[in-house]
Amino acid sequence: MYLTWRRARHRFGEVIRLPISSRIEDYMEEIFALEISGREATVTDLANALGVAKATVVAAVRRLSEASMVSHERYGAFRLTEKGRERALRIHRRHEHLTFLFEDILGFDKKRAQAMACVLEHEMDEEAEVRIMGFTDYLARAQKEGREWVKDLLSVMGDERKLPRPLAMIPEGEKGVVTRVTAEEPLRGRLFSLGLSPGAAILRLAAPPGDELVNLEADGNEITLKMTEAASVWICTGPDRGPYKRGGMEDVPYNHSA
Amino acid sequence: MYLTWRRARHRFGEVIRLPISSRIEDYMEEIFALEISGREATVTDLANALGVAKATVVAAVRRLSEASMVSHERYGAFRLTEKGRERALRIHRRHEHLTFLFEDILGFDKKRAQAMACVLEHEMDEEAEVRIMGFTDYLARAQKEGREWVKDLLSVMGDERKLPRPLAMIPEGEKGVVTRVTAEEPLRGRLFSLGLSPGAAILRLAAPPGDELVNLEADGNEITLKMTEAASVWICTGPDRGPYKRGGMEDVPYNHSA
DNA sequence: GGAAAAAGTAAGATGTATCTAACTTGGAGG
DNA sequence: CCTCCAAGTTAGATACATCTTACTTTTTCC
Ligand SMILES: [Mn+2]
Ligand SMILES: [Mn+2]
Ligand SMILES: [Mn+2]
Ligand SMILES: [Mn+2]
Repeated sequence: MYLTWRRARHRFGEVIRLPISSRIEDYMEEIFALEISGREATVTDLANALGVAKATVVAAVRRLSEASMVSHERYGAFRLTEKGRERALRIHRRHEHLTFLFEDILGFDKKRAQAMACVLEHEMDEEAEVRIMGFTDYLARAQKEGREWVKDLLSVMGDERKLPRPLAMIPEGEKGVVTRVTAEEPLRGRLFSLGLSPGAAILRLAAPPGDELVNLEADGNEITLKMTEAASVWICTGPDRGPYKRGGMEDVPYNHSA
Repeated sequence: MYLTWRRARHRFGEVIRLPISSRIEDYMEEIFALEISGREATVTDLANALGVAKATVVAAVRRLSEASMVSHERYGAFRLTEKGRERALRIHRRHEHLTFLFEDILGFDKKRAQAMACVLEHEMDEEAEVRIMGFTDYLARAQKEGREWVKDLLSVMGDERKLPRPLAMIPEGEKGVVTRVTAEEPLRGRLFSLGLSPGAAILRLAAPPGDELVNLEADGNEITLKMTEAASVWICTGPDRGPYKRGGMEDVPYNHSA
């Protein structure tokens, strides 16, 4: 059991590097959420909140305790240290405000909003948080004031829409419309000046021999691109793709709530 | 070595559940990106792209191969199967378009945009993707057309801003302003009608005995809340918090690029 | 005050993702 | 044709997050 080994090293005063993974941050976040609502954070609470076995919580909290994020005496409740509370506050705040953005403003369903918030919260620094917060507040305010553009913005989100494929995947002879060019800047400008910008109608032509090039007609002009270039041009084809299929999210690794 | 065991079971025809984790999806995404730019996906390519050892790629691809997502004969290049290519397309498309949104539209720096896109891409279903796409396109278009509201929206994102704390963390005697109420609906309405809505000025008063309640003054009226309720009211205090500190993102578990 | 229930902890195991070090294979050049 | 090197693979190990089962401590309540 590796925890035994870890604890042994710990006891002998060895300094152990203790990275706090995003999953472990979820435990901190939950302890924080319990603390600020006036409840004590117990093993059972965390196990229920995070959907794991109690033994798993014990292991997680031991890590947090060794990292001086949580203080814990045997059979007692957990308390965040000052350092741990600071960090947990950041995570919790990001979670709450991202959820607010995704669910209350942008209209994602609750489960999706939670899932998205719960991964994004670990990938933001303070600057990103400040930016998202400004964005969210601006939208919220515009919505409350009944601005037309917010209504439009939110209503187009609900529209059905075909999803594009990279130009390289379009078969010869097929027509389509450019919906996005995701290339970095020097190339992006070049593609735009060739007529490959959102809205342009294209027709893929027979490929020249060699497998490295793509021929196509863009708004009437015949052009040739390298495959690497074509990879960043996204094309919607066919008017006949029915309503979008629901689904996806297969095999999400964790089933957590925090 | 667990791979030996897994392969053994596989050979004997046992059906093994093969969940594809978000990390494994990153490998698929990278194979896809190589394929559409006309290159072959090799062990070395993937190892470089994902920042892992070659042996790690071999293990990952074995999983993909057993899940029928990738075909691979020894010492040859990888090719996505039809099923694998469908899935990889979805991931790659989400990655590209989220990056476009975060970096090109919303102005996050490249690294942050990549990190955020690379976790979010695994938490979206097709509906979420369609919604984000509509949102992104609308913003892109409004920006190209020079709409004032987009300029304002993007400029407030760059503003400095104090970050709030839950009401429960505000010390007695401190004043502040409500910036958000993240409660669910029945409670949210009640809090709003008590005067606790964004913009309200509050002053925390001495707590009543018992540790379960919070006293405060909101726009002049004295009110009492349960701690659980107070947890969802976010308060900004003090005019004296300097420019926000940069930082965060400590201990991110993976260092991937895909 | 003691028995039963609930809460917490420990041990041992599994599955995933990763590494390094050694080994094998295929192909390019002489 | 052979050699050698780059590319690919295997073996064996570590770290983390998780589980189940069994044990210990605390709490509850008659
Ligand atoms: Mn999370
Ligand atoms: Mn969370
Ligand atoms: Mn990813
Ligand atoms: Mn990605």
